[in-house]
Amino acid sequence: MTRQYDPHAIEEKWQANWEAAGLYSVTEDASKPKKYVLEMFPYPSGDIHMGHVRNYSIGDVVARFSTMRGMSVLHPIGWDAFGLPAENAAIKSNSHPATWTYANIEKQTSSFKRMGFSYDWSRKVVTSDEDYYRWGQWIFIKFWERGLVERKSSPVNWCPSCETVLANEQVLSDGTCWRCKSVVEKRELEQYFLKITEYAQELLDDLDELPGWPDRVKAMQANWIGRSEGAEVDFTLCDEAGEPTDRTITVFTTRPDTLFGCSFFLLAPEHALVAEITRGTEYASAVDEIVALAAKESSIDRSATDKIKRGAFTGRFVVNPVNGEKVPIWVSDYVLMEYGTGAVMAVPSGDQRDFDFARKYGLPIPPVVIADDDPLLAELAGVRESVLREVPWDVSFAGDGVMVQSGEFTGMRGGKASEGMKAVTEWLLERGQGRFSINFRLRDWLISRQRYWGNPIPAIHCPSCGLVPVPEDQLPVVLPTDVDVTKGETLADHPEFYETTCPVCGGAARRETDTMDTFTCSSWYYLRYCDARNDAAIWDTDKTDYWMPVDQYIGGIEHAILHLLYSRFFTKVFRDMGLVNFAEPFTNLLTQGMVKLDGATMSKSRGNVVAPEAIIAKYGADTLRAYILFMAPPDKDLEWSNEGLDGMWRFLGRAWRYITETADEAAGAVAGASDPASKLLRRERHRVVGKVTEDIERFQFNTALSAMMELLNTAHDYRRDVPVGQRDNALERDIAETLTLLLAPYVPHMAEEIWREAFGRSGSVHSEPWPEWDPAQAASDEVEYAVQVNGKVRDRMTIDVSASEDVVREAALVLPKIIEHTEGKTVRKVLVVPGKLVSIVVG
RNA sequence: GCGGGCGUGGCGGAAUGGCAGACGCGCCGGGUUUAGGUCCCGGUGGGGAAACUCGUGGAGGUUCAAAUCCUCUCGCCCGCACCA
Repeated sequence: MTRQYDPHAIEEKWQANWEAAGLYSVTEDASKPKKYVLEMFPYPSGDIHMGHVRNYSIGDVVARFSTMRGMSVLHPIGWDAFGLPAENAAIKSNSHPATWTYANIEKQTSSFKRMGFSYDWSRKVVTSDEDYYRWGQWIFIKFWERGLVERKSSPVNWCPSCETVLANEQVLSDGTCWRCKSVVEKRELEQYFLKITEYAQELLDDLDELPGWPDRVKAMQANWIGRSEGAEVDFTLCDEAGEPTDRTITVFTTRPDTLFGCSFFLLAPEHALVAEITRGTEYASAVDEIVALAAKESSIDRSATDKIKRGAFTGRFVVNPVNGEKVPIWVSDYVLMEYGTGAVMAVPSGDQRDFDFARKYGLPIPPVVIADDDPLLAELAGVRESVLREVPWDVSFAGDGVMVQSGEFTGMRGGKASEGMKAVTEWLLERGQGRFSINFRLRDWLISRQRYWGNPIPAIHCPSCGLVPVPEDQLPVVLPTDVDVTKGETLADHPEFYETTCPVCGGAARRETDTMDTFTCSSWYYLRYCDARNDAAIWDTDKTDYWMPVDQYIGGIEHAILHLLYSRFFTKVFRDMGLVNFAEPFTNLLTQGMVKLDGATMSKSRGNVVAPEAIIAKYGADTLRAYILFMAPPDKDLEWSNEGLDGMWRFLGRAWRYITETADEAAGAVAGASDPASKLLRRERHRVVGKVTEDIERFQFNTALSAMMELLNTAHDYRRDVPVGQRDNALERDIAETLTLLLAPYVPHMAEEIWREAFGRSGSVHSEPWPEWDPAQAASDEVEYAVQVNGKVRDRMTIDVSASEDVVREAALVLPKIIEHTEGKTVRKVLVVPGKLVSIVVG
C-alpha cells in the first residue's frame, strides 16, 4: 500500500489482476435482472482519441454501476474493421489494408485496457474476421430469399475520389461524400439494394416506441424517412392534335384539394416520356437543352434554391381529371426523377416554386385555396365554376383556407389533410382517376461497393441462370489476401477469385466482385455479441432473448440516421425471420457530445489532437476518466482543456489520504455519536449516496462527482474540527468505505487498491453491492426556512423539522425583520412550502 | 423553407416552478515547508460603508414565487431541403 496516491504504481497491476480473474466475463444468469450496456464499436483508424475516452468512460461507469446494483451486465467490445480508410492507408504506406487494420486494433486494444474499461474480451468481434463476415454473407442470402435484395440499374451516387458508389445516407446535404468530402456525381449503374423502403412505415411508427431516445435523433430519422400523405392523380395524355389518348400520366401530390388550380404540368428532364413526345417536333431543341443542362449540372448546382428555374414547353397537353381542362406539359429541372413519379401537377397559386415558374413563363395563376383573412375571399366565395378567373395574385398560399373556383368542392376547407383534400381524392377514386397515396423520401439502401476491403457479396453471375446466390453450404466467400490495393486492384482484377461455376447449372460463371457497404457489418454486431463464438449459427435465439434489446446504447450523434436506422431495419427483418423476438434493438440511447479543441472537432487532419496517452502518463487513467466525465454533461459538446485536470487530481489525492488514514485508525473508540458534527456527517453520507445513485441513473456524472466532493469536504471538516477521541470512528470508517464504493465506477483502479490494500478485503470492489442509503437518515431534525415578503427573502429561521405548518407560519410572522416589513400592512396570504420557505403576501 | 436544440459569473457548469451561481477551475489574501507547480485556512456575480439593490440574451405574460411555464423577439449551433 503506497502512502501517496500513485496511479502508476497501481493501475497496470489491477488491470492484469482483473484480466487474470476474468472479472468482467459474463454468462446468462436467470437469477438476476440483466443489463446490456453498449458503446458504439470503434473504427480502427489509429490510436484512440479523447472522443473515444469520453464515449467508453461513460459506458464503463454505467456498466460498473449496474453490476454493483446487482445486475447481470453484458459489456462487450469489438471493431468495425472493414472500410475505405484502410485501403487509403495501405496505399500511403505501401502495405495491405489488413496489416494497417489489425495493427490499429492491437493499438486500441492496449489503450482500452490501459483505460481500465470493464469489457468481456471473450466476446470480441472484428467485422473483417472470417468468422464474423461469413454471417454477414449469410444475412445477405436470407434477405435475398425474402425478396429484400434487388439488383437494378438506377441513377446512383458515385464518389470519384473513393471510386465507388454511395448510399443516399452517405451523401452529405452539400452533395459531398461523407468520408472524403469530394463532390458526388450521379451515374446510371447497376447495383445491389436492400429494400429498406418496405419497412419505411414501421421504421417511422416505431419511433414512438422509443421514449428512451433523444427527440433530436427521432426527429432526424422521421425527417429522413419523410412520409407524405396525399394522392395519386391520373392525367390523360393528349396526342399531337390535342385529342385525349388512352394513356395516363400519374402524379403524386399532397394537395389534391388544389387540383382545380393546376394550370400546367411538369416532367423531370430524365422522364422517359420527354423524348418520346418531343422527338422530331419544333419543341425538341428547347426541351433537349433543358435535359442536357440537367444532366450536366452537379446535384449541388441543380438544387440551389435561389436559382431561377428553367423550363421548356413540350408541345403536348394533359387533361385535368376534375374539370376536363387541357393543361400544357413542360419540362423543368426542378422536378426530380427520384421523388414521387417524376411528374408534377403544377399549382402556382399554392406552391412557391410553381408560382415562380408560372411568373417566369407567363402561365396562369388561378387561386383555388384562399386564406380566411384574404380580401379576395369575399369576391370569389360564391364562384362555383371551376377555374374561371385569374385574378391579380402576387403570392402563392400554401396554408389552410377556403376552396374557391373548385366546382362542387367550392366552400370546403382546403389544406394538408383537409376535408377538401379527402373529398377530391374520393371523387377521383370513384371515377378511377386517382387514389389515396403515401410517399416516402426514404430510398432503398444501395449496399454494393467497388472496393476490395469489405465483405464480398455472395452472388454469382451465370450467363444462363442469371444472378444466383452462393449456396449456404459454400459460405463464406473468403476475401482473398493477395489483392494489391497499392496498384489500384480490386477483386475484379483477380480471375482466380471471380472465375467460378454456376451453383445451379454447373456452367462457367463469374463471381460477384463488389463488396458490401461497411454499414451492413455494423447493423447486427450487437446481436453477435450475445453469442460471439457460435460457429454453427449466427446466434442462439435463447441468448438474444436473454440479453437483447440493448438497454443502454451510447455513441455519437453522427450515427443518428446511418447506423441507427440501418440497425433498426435489420432487427425488424430478423424478427420477421424468427431470429429475434423484439422489434427495436436499442431501448435507450445516449448521444454523447463531441470533444473539441479551440471550437473544432479534434482530428488528426486538423492537427488539434490531445492524446489521451500523454494525460495518462502524467495523471493516470483514473484521473482522466473522472475528469472527462466531470467536465460537462455527457450529451453536451465539450471544449477540451487541461486546466481542470489538477483539480480532479487534487480531489483524488485528498480522497486517497482521507480514506487510507481513516482505514489505518483503530476502530471504534466512539460509535453512534450524536454531537452536531457527527449528525451532520451521517446525514451527508445518506444524502450523497442517494444523490450519486440518482445522478448516475440520469447520466449526470458531473453532479454525481460534485456530490462525492461534498461528502469528502464534510468528512474533511469533521476530522479538522472534532478532536481525536471524540470522533465517531465507526461513522468515519463507514464514510471511507462508502466513498470508495461510490468512486469505484469512475476510478476503478484507485478504488480497488484502497479496497484490497487499505481495507484488506479479499474480493474485488467491483463485485461489491452498491451502498444503501436511508432517506430518513439523510433528513435533518432541523430545517432552515427562508421567509419571503412579497417574493423577497427578508429573513431566515431554523425550526424543528416536525413543526406543523401553523407553527412554522406563526414563527415566521414574529421574526423581527419580518415584522419590520409587514408593519402597517395587511397580511393577505401566508404560504408554507414544507421544509423550504414561507411566503408572506402583504398589501 | 421544414425539423431539433442552446443562450446563467473570468471559465467548465449547478438549480422536481421555491433562497440563482452547488461542485470544480482560475484569481486574491494568509499559513506550513529549505524550497515547491505540495498541503492547509479564508475570500471571490455587479453596485453600495451598510440597510439594501440589480442580476440567468431581450420584451411582455401567468404565479404568492419564473433560469425553469406561455407569447413574441434577437443571437448561435445541428439535421433535412427544388420532396410536389
